[in-house]
Amino acid sequence: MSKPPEPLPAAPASAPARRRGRPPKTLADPDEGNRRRPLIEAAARLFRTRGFAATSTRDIAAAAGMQSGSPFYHFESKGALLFVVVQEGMAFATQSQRDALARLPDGASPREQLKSLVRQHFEVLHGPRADFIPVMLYEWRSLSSTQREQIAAIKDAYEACWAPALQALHLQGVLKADPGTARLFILGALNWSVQWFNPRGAYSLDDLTEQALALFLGDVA
Amino acid sequence: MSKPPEPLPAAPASAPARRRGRPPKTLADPDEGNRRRPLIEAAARLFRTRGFAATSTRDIAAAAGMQSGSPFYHFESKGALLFVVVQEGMAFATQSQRDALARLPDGASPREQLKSLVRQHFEVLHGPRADFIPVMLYEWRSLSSTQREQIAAIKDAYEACWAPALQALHLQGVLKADPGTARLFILGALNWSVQWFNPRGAYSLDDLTEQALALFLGDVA
DNA sequence: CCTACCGATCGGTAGG
DNA sequence: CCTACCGATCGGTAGG
Repeated sequence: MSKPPEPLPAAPASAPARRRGRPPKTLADPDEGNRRRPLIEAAARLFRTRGFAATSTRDIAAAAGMQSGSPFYHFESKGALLFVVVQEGMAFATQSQRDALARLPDGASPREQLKSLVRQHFEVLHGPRADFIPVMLYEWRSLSSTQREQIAAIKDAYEACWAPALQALHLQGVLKADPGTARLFILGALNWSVQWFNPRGAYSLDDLTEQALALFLGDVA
Repeated sequence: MSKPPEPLPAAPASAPARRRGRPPKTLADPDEGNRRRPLIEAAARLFRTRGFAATSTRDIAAAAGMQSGSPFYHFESKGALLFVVVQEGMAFATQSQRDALARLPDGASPREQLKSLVRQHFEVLHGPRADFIPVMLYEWRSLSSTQREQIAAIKDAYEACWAPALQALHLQGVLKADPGTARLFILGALNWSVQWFNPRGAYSLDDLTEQALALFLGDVA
């Protein structure tokens, strides 16, 4: 799974010689990104499957084809790596949500809005970037308080996008529960699918979406 | 911290792991339980708040007023302590469910059955024994495969008790979703409340139950 | 149940 | 980014 470390005999003359000390912090470094990338991907996968505390930085390094000390050239600490994973997860989720809402026709009904939100949320949880958001969901307590505050702001904005549709459905009389509590229950029901959903099982994400709508809105498929 | 525990020999759930020292005085030593008890309570609380991997056996010992090596007089390993916590959690949940169903009047409607199940599940999640079941929910992956099998059997039985009510509601046309999927979503919605419910907040567990029923059955409070 | 300890492993760093 | 290493901490044990 992990490739043997590349000898790399010639010095990368074009790359800025980043001696020691401070690893780059910005995501937008075109050169560094190439080596940061496998570390982030490996960390996301391992944090998701084993949990943050049970994953060693050596595990991550090995999975990225590096030696044990190398992650600390790119990241200040193990916690910084967690933060980047969670940050990327939220960035992806937010973008996915924006796209989903933009794809909706102009006069889309609240029901169609909710369906679209549910479907894209399942995509975030179980799609190709599925290692990232579940890390946030299940490793929240492993973030420092400073990190938590930053992520909470993004997360609140993400969840706030559900309010209009739920409010409208409540006013229509379709959704009987208080919209705020309904949102918590609905997101919980979806998030929990991380524990049991099998992508190779009988149900597709479209099926799951239909079932969820049927449960929450008394809808028929 | 290290990797999740590899398969451990099945924990001797109720008997102390006494390798040396005094022989057991009696089979059901009432004194023995007194010293195991604070360890189990401390472990449940710490495993819940910090997670299994991030909790050291020294933390547990200190919280129970003991020295660092003492937990291993009572339990074979850290993993055995986790198993006991999860086991006690499931025993409590199962008993709570039995009681709730027994309290129902003879001709209770499926809706009343579901309401009772939801209410007792909230009690298990947020009541006085709330440190135990959430440990199972969120530390499932820290159990060895042997431990998981044993707990899974109990958990499956617990969840199976929801089927009759959901099936009946589906046949009534009140519950439109497939009963099996509905159960997964419903339990997920409830379980996720561990992440956000504040017992000192504005909502009581009765309020939460009403809201949940309203969401799932289109019920009005 | 405590004291004293062990080997393993951890996050992280110095220097190149 | 690797090599070589450090101090801290971990789960667990011997012996009383």
